[in-house]
Amino acid sequence: MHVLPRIPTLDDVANAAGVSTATVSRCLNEKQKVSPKTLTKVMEAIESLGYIPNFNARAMAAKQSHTIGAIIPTMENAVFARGLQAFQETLLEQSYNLLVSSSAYQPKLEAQQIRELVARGADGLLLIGYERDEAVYEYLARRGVPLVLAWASTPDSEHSSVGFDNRAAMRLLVDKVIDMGHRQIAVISGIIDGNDRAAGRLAGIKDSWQAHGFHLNDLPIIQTPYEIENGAIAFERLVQSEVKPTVIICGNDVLATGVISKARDLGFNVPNDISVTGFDDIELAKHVFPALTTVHVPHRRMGRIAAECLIDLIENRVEKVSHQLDVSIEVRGSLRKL
Amino acid sequence: MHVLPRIPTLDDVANAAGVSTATVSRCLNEKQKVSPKTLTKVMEAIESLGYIPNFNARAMAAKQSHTIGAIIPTMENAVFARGLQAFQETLLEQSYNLLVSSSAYQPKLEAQQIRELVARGADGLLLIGYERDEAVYEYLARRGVPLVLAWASTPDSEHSSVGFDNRAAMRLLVDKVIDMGHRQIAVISGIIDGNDRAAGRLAGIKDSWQAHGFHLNDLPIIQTPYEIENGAIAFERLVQSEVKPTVIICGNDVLATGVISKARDLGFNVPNDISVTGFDDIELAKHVFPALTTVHVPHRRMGRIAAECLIDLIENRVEKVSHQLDVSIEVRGSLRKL
DNA sequence: ATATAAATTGCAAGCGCTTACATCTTTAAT
DNA sequence: ATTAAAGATGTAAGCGCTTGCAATTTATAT
Repeated sequence: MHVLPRIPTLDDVANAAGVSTATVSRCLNEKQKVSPKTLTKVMEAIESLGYIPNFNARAMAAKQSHTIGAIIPTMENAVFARGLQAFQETLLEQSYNLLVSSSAYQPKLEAQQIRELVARGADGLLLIGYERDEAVYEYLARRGVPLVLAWASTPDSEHSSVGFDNRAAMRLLVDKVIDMGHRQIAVISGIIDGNDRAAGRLAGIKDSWQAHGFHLNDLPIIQTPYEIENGAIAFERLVQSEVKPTVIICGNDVLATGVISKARDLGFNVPNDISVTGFDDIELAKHVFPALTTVHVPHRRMGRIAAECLIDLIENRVEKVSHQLDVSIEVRGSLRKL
Repeated sequence: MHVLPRIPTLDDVANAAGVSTATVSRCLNEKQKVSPKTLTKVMEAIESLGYIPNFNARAMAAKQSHTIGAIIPTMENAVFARGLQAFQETLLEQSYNLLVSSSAYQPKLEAQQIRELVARGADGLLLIGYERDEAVYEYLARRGVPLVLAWASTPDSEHSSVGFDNRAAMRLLVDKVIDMGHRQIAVISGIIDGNDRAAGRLAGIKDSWQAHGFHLNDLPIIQTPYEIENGAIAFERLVQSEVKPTVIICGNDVLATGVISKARDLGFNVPNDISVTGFDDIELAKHVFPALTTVHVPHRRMGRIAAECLIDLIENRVEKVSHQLDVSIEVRGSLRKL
């Protein structure tokens, strides 16, 4: 049974130090406006009382929270973890705090969490991808909340973004695959509905396929949520078709991991019997066997730059930013020349 | 350049609906205290103005935030993701919100984040493990913030916990390993300093080892942070020693994955040349090759129960809870009989 | 109809902090 | 020594909401 104990407030500190609350507040926020001796006095009082500023009161009075919200589609795989980590580190350097929620790839949930974060007074928002209801953007604009979209790039978009071109990147990879002699390609894509990154990647595959003179009818495609197990299941279905693919292009490394695992279970040798590629270059990609050929995305750089841009936006140093990062193709053991 | 737009407040709603702010507040929080017709009127006003309550103001006035904080050691691997997901889902069902931070396995950072969450008005806290500075516990007690410790169990502890006995579980696993004929065991543990789960697991290994009449001097142990790459590096060092281990016991599945990967690179056949075991049973464990023998932890159940307990604590339905969950040994391909 | 209890609503005092503005000190310049 | 400028501090008005209490309206019983 916890009772409500008396928690020290700014007033208590002011009394203890023999100054006004305004002065204590200044000691906390604008040290340079306070004489050294008062500062010391106040800091001692704070220390001895164990005072910690009430965040809510602060945000309310100052009308800004020094907090940034991020909503990612999932915490369950490593795709966003690394970038988000860098994002947070950069924010912290500039003494901004980060609040993270995950939307489980559900647009409705994301919209709700956006409102939630705004209600909490987030000074800015990091969102993944650009595809969402226009009403959401309008709402954010009306409230004057700056945002940057990451993990995708929208050069022509009206919103700030820091990311890369999923479509072009995937096209590059498939070009390479075809160059290496593959003619029977099968695709395991993430669910593209409501996911512009997945859609872009799939489009990139089609781009390359058609550019090389092949027909979309000859390109088997399965869409499935980004989970290892789903990659395994999809693979099993694909290899049952009459035309055997020589390579499986996966929408990300997680699906590809499932494919490699199931392929081995079914007696396939990767890459001799069949090649596999992924996307994202998560840490695991190097450690599965055979190591995954994939698209390397500079996650940490993206996170850092996104943070810098968002802060610039919040502090009115810029009006809009668009940062397009380069990705690279990592060719590893899971892809072989035919 | 974002300007500050006029955001509708409770006052605006009250005016629009022709009632007092108190009534609007009641419509939001205690519908049953308001007549149906007023309710409708107010809800319409809210709708048409697009009003969203200011969270900070609410928390400040009500002196409770309906928000729960969780601090996990890392978001970078899947160990906590699943449990946390269940934790959050359960909270949401009872309309509590979750705030998550990650402490990067650094006690100082954790302490800071605890203060941060408390300053934000968290009604309760979920922390991982029990080992931390006594001052932290005192602070929390002084502020009257309920907490539950998870992923570890402390039956004798003065704090509420929901978890399992890392030591006993690991001992069980090693008993099995020894039963299967292994006599040359090497250990790759997580860093035990400041990590009671890692320490417990290591202790469990030693327990079993000694109980079987072996000497600790004959038990090579490497401590390293929980990352795939570190598992690989540690393995490389271990197999250079003169006494070749027949099995590598890893502190978790992530390390074990690194070991399996490096073992293959070095030309070892797992499990014929050497066996490997993990801990946690993350999704990946089934999909590496060979599949990992590991300790299965009921992550989702743990998360759900932790949420329920924490809410009970917050709402004063109980004073203290201790929930010990059962784990099981999953024997898979990475461990072979000698 | 009248008295009384019950259900609604409004009033107004905070919650703990920031900040424009006023006041009082100090420092520097003449 | 005199005065203006600069620096330090205090005063007090909010920020947007909740809630105890009082006032009012409505329902129930006599």
